[in-house]
Amino acid sequence: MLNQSLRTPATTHAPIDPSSCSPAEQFFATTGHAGLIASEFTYKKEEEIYGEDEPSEYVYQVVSGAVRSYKLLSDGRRQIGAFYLPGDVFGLESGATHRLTAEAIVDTTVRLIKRRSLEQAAATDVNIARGLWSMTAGELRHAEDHMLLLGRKNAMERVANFLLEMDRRLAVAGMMALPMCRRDIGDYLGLTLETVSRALSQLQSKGILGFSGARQIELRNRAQLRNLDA
Amino acid sequence: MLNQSLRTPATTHAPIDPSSCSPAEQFFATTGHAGLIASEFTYKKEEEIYGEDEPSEYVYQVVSGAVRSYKLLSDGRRQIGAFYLPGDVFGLESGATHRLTAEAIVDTTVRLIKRRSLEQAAATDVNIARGLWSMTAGELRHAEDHMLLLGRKNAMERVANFLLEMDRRLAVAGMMALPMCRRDIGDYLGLTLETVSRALSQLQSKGILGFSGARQIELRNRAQLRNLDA
DNA sequence: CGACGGATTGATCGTGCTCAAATCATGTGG
DNA sequence: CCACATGATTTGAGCACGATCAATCCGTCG
Repeated sequence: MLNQSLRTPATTHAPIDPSSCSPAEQFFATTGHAGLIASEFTYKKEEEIYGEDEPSEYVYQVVSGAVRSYKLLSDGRRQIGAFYLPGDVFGLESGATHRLTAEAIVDTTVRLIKRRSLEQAAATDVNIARGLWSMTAGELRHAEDHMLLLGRKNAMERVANFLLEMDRRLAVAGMMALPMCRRDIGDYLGLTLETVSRALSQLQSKGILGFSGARQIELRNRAQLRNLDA
Repeated sequence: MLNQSLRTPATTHAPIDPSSCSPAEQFFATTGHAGLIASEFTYKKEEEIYGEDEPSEYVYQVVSGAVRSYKLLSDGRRQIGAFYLPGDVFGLESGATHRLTAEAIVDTTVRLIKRRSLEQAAATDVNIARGLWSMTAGELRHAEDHMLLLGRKNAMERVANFLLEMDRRLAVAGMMALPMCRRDIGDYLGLTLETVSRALSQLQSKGILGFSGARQIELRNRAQLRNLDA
């Protein structure tokens, strides 16, 4: 088990708090009990972690940093399916290959477990098997919500939804330090970066949020934001 | 165990062919070996099978007919996440409740298994547990592909993709008998019914497809259709 | 300090939506 | 069996939202 030095750039986030225990976050804890070895690894900003259709060899948990997971069309159009933040598990596949590409958005440290050893553990330990299933089900829930957003919500509703999601997942003391650029946000929300920027400016002018740097955002009126999110 | 008479309207499809065995289709076969009892039930056209946030009590397999699964916004905007056709399994949840509503599009017969008995079987039989996980993973794969469609494809690409998907899933002798109306297709593709209709007309005028009734479609040039689907 | 990438803002354009009307298909009752 | 009613589909005209193209502005890092 490697113990990496946490080089922490401005956009990187604090390591996982063991006291916050969502199903996904508890997962790697559970695997510990099952005698599974988790090692750590660090990816540079913009580095690919795995590619679409590559064999799935590992399951990952973000320790610090942030990851984007996306699909590309042949002409370069990109749809980001999910962002993974400290504590999140990603790269778990039931089939043999990854179906999206994963990249580090900023310098990112992950804990990782061999997929093979997980499969073996699941074959004997029903709790592990249940954990794998519910983790995939959690990703499906997110995808189902996101289909509604992409298919039926307008630009402001999408951006409001994004802000509330990020607030929930990475707010510290009422502030968010977004690790991703406007283009990433656009590619997550099915919008252009300009439309994202305009929506954010509009929210600022209404006093619903405040900036201290383009990626440091403070939500000043979550209730109003929830109204804007259909 | 109810044994319903199959009243088969024009838009309904033939019952499941036991020789075609996708993972999902094999599933109910597998559960048979595990001593699980599957009963049958028939829903009328437009009838709700389960609602969003209702407790998940059963898992379903379409025997004949067709089902739409969707989410609604408060103002009535609807996003259909998936259509389920003969052989397809739906309503499987890892959590306690359904996250989408399911409705019969036409008169539909389903086979069903108590969720509780499935959970019990999964607790002892690793193969069952594996089956549950891979079924949810299959739904996730579809949702990931659909997010790319909803977020980044234009109207013609979406419609071309839809036609190829339906062709693959329900074509008989080169013909498709679509069970759903244009509004359903629109709500699946994140478009209006008018835009769907215009795209289909355009494909007809190019000779890529032929109609015999608005819902009876013959694909005349699948290669060209694949080109149109980004 | 200068250079570079990221973000904002503006002007214009175009795809798909909205509103509306006509046409077609389906099923029902006389 | 036909006439009609009803809902589904098609088609048209105009509009609006978000995309595109372009020009600053800003922040960060060498």
